[in-house]
Amino acid sequence: MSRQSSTAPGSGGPAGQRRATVVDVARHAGVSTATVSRVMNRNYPVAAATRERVEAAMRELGYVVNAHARALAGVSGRTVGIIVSELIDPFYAYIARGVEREATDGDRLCLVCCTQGDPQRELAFIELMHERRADAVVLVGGSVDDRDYKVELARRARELDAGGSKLVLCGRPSIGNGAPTVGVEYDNEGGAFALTDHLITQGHERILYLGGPPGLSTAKDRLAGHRRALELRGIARDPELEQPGAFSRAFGYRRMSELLRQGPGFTAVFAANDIVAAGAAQAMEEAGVRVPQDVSLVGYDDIPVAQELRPRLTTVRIPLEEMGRQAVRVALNGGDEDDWRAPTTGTLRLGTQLVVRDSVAPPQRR
Amino acid sequence: MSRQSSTAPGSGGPAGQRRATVVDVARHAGVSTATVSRVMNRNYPVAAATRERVEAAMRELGYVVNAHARALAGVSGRTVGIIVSELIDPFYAYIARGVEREATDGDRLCLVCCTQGDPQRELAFIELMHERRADAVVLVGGSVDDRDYKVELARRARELDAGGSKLVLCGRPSIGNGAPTVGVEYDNEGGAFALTDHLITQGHERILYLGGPPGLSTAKDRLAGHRRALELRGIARDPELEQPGAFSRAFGYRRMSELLRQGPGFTAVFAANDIVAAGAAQAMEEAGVRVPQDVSLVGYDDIPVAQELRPRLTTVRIPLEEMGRQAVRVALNGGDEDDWRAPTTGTLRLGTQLVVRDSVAPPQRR
DNA sequence: CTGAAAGCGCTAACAA
DNA sequence: TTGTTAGCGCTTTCAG
Repeated sequence: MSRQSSTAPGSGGPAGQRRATVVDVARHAGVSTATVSRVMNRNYPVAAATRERVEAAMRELGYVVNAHARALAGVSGRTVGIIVSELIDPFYAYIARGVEREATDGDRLCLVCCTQGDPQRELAFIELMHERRADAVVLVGGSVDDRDYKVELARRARELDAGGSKLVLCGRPSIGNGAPTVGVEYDNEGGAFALTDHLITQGHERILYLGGPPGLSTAKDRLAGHRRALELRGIARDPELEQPGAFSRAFGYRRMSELLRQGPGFTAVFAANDIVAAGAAQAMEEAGVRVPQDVSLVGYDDIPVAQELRPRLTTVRIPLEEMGRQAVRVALNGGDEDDWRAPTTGTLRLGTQLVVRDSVAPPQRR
Repeated sequence: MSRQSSTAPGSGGPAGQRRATVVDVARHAGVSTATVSRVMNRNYPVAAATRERVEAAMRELGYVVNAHARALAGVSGRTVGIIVSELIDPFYAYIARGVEREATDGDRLCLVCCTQGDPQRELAFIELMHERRADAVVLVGGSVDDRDYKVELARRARELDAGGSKLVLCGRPSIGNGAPTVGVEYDNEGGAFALTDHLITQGHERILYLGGPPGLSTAKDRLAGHRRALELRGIARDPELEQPGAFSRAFGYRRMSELLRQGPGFTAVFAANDIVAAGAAQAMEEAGVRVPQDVSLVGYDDIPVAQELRPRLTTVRIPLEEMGRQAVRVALNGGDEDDWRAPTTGTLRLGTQLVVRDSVAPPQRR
């Protein structure tokens, strides 16, 4: 033994042990480092006997290749980054799952960050992922429409692109300025339109729109779809019936409670997402307002809670997991190889689907 | 060709542009690479004027430091790995959130993988994270009690430890063999005991235990707690009343439906987790069995769905997020610095808490 | 306060 | 089939 005096490598001594390197393995097996590299990467012919000796050496030394060194030497880091606002929110979790699965299928690992809704953190995380040379960085969920923010974002997109990576906008509008991004969207406005149209078809005209941060693209599109449906049917818009707010259960509960207390001027509620709907449902329950007999209720997203609520919630399904998968596909095809004719800056658009359950009924006749 | 001739860096041309490096920045600013490094790391005095010139150069060149090179040069990669079975399962999602937040607070990024319950993938992911030199690898949730698997796991733990990283067992028993791991557990058995005891106190004696893969440590501990409570109260165990199975809503629904069809021989149900409880609740609803008047129901975990069910579910709360946070703390204190006297191989144990809601009532008198 | 130079561990020509 | 060697981009002594 030539290095380290005592304790065999891998013996679990105090932290900071020098790890075995290719050089150690090579020496131990009596070959060159190139050969070691070759047996690891199985991308070059190596005599069976040699291979075995090398593998034995690796095992004995507890050798684990250093991904940093490998990446530095020119091999892709095989990493994709994903940035969401909250991991425990099913909307994001399902998209994250899609990203993770697609990444794994492509033999990559996933770097995950939560912004908790803070655009500044988002920018910082993009930077961090770029430093790690992620093959793609997926930005998930609605975004704010801030001028400076978009400029910063565009800069990051350009830097990433210059290095051969891609910024992927998943479920949010593209930032103009010819920023080199790719995107995966879903028909958010259309889903909202379908929902309100469904309500109107059932006879509702006084529809409360509840929740959704007015600054968030996701919420804006939903409200837009709602309004368009109203308009198309010739129903006048009543500002009192538009109550934007957080995408949270607490908001749905609180605002709905207030509204109910001052006498409801509506026969149906369009909650900006299922979580808000859950809160609203509880408020109605406590106020003795029956769904759907007294008031109809719809949500958006079709996350699992929609099926637990009673009555089961009518809502709009988004192909969440599929969006996540496509996000990494579109990024990896567009940026790296050009085997496929891929629209390097294309935006994929997936459909949404109205899911009718039990929370809507015609308005009560008076 | 050695350089790439045209197109300024950051111009967003076709992928594969050569990125700016410290050398480029140094040249551009008329300083040495050492100086560039110094201004980046702000860990060494640099003249204000010089600093500004360097920063300007970095900005103009769209320079983004290469984390791989940095890591290779001896700086920590600032990464923690987390391996869960499913990201969309709230049990895991909350723990993951804790890990992510603690990592972020410590200025680290999170590598996330989903095993989908496959131990082989788990081992493979540990390896990949080790290759990336993660500061810690957190293994979340129950594990199977397989001999070979544990041997493999122990080996990984040793390799990781030899390199100064730590394998963290979060919510699962330690693997013996003196494997150098750290752990964070919760009082799983105790929570189950409390639940069953609560049921017994209400007068129940025929309690159905439903769900939980019999091979999974998590499930085993819960069943053990349940049995202990029964025993303590002198209630005979009836094998018919132990119905293990998947940790899934579908299982809870299906098995409960079957059991109800053949006439329930129980007055209460202990679902191995809240998800199973949700399925069971639906089965009872469809069979016209009222909760809690006809049959009482309890779950485990206290994930959000517990509050959406009607009646609200009595269950056991686990400090999920806190476990995640502690997981990275315990790993990072034990392995790296020895400022604190940290039990390098310690296992932290957190408490659980009975949460009484509306799904339990005394059994119906006959 | 700044520069020169020696690696960190691995891969990929290029030789043999 | 195998070995030699030149980097990849950054940090960090050690000298100015």
